Amino acid sequence: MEDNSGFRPSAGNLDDPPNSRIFLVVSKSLTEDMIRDRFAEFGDIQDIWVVKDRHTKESKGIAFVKYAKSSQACRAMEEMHGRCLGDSSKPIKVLIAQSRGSTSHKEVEDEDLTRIFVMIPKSYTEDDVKSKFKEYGPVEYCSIIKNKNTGESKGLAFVRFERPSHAALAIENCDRSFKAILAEPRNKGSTSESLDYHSSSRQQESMIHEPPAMSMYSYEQYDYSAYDKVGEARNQEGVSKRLTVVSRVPLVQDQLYSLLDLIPGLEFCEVQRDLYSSFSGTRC
DNA sequence: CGACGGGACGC
DNA sequence: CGACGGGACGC
Repeated sequence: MEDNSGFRPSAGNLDDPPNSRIFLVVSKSLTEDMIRDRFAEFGDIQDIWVVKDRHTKESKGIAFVKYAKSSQACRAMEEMHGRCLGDSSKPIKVLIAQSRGSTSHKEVEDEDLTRIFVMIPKSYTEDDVKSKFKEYGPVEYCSIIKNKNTGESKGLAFVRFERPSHAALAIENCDRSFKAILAEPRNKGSTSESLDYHSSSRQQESMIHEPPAMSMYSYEQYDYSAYDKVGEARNQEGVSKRLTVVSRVPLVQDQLYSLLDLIPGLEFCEVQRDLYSSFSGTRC
């Protein structure tokens, strides 16, 4: 007895299983065949759809690729995000697509894709949990939910992986008795989204001195190895989520985005002028 | 008789 | 800054 939330039957598998579809931002000249050539190696592609202008039939530079499994979609994202495809020197973006019914086009963040929620025997320690799940990929941490008073396990645990594809592999392949699912983000449902981005102290901001102008676009060496560091970054709860960039060249908003919008989870950028140095600052 | 199904994090 | 077609048949 499923109502499919108003989806038409033929659209029903686009979000099944969850997070098995990727959203691409690519060059307008990239064809469906070129996409298939580069993305088939990550898994069973069920559908490729290059979005085109209804009238001119020109590609809008965005596309969707549906895989059979979430782990395949996640690995395609991890391997292909930031690469240059086709004739364009502009790096492509690869994100997990929002489900079709979603009104928000806010990006799905790695944070939401790397933590799983499992049921475990009450006798398990955190190390026991880790030893069960590390076969799917490096485990950042495990935490068991315990009775606050007695300290006894409630038989529930969170496991945080470093990469979305590893969390997906765990969900797909671990023993069914674990009943593994993706964990809901802890701050789910809070309407006050933009927390204290503005109150973080000035000293916590990292300062990046202007790199050579071209280095921002030397993406050939960008291999998504940021995944190797997300763990330690996330463990510092007090860390600022703001990045300040200093540029000798005056930048306008659009230019700022084109330089920085590859950053996963980027929420906003704004330009600040520094009256004393005539540098332009950037707050993300 | 005899063991299924359940499930959320100290702000 | 970049988000949703084509085709279809069980109740």
